[in-house]
Amino acid sequence: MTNQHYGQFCGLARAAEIVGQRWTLLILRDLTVGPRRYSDLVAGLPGIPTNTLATRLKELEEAGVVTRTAPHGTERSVVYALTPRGEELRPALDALGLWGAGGMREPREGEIVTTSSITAALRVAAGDGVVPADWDTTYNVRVGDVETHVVMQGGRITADPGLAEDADLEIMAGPGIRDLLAGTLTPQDALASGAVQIQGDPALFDRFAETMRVPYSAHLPEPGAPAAVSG
Amino acid sequence: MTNQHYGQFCGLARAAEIVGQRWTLLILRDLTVGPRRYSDLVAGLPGIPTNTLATRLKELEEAGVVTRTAPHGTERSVVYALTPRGEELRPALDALGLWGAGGMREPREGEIVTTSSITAALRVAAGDGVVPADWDTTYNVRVGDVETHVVMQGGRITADPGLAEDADLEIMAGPGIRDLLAGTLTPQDALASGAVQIQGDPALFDRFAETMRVPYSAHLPEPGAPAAVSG
DNA sequence: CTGGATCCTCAACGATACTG
DNA sequence: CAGTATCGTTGAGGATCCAG
Repeated sequence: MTNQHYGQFCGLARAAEIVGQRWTLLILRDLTVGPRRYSDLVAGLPGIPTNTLATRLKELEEAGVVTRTAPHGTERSVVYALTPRGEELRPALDALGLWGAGGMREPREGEIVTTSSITAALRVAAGDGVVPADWDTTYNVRVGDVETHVVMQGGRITADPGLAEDADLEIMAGPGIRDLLAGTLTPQDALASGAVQIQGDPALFDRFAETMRVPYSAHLPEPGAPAAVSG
Repeated sequence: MTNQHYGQFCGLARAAEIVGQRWTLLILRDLTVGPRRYSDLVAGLPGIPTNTLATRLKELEEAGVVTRTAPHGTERSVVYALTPRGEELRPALDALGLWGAGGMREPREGEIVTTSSITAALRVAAGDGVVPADWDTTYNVRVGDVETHVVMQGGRITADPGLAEDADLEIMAGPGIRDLLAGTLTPQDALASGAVQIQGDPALFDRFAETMRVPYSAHLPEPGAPAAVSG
């Protein structure tokens, strides 16, 4: 409850006191996808201790970043959501996520993807979210057993959890979809290698691959080769 | 040395494993200002335990974000600097710092400013760093006992630690300079109230205030008023 | 004097069990 | 469903000490 204070009158220090807490960035990521119940958050953050989640939510509420809405009437569940102040964090979360994604090659042993992580990644991959106004396409995207869908319509892209009923193209992939988003795997090679499977018009898949972009960092250290100069 | 792992193949999770460590964001902030010796970092981060700093620097080195350059020849000191991969963090650090700054009103009890925090803030305040090509002005900025300078020249703004010798305008202020950057304090009022003192052409001060911008958040919770809906 | 390493203490985190 | 309680473990905080 008593967050770390850095004792500096500095924007980054103030931000670090909130988002620098363990698990907080991932909690916020899940909430950027949409309002969530306590149990949704537990399910979407494998390994988080329940008391840590409770503490973080209280801290975020106290910081004015998150609202806690108790159920009333027929509702049954407490719902957590970002406040307007919390929404202002999106650009920072996107920038951080993009930076982190730039360093990702293969998943590490045991690493998983969650619905929120894929949805957030697809939103970031959509960039400014603007597409030609005459595009009207819905994609269902399955990565492992995670299900999301992307809609390009009215000049905008949106990504949300769950499948759409009226999808124009079904995309099924593993973590290799990351290479597609990075542009190092062409749509053709992705299909040919079996890294990605589709059901529907391949031209729509090309459009997907051209529109969604999460580049690799151009400056990754060789794994195992220390960047340090020792002497 | 063994960082927290979140077990998710997700950009934000990977980023959080690095920048989510305590003190790491502030270490990186100081390094964005320029290469630093170990003792510089200790001096610029009041309260950081020496072993924590040593551990963080090793982790950052291992992550390919920071280089450690041992002295050779006549040099006397180890120097830490951002790698190209570390430089890529700037947009994320800027976005986070801007968000945090949006929540700052008054300094809290005991909060200080450091040379790096002011320099970083001025760089963020400079936005894209572009100004009319015919501006050629050097400002010395003192906030408390912290000394920095800002140069507008060749269409660009730069901010660096220390004073310039040939400054066109001397600016002396306290933390109230924050209100000037937010635009809630006009240059005239800043001078009239004594919040800021200058030596030199007041028109140059107006230019400074118009060019440098770190806005307040429009969505701050009332201090002490919980954002929660309890029921 | 710089650049740490060591040691100890304590608060925070992690895992599990349990409750309104 | 949404947490709190308990307890073991880890990492941060603080002081001191040591090597080049």
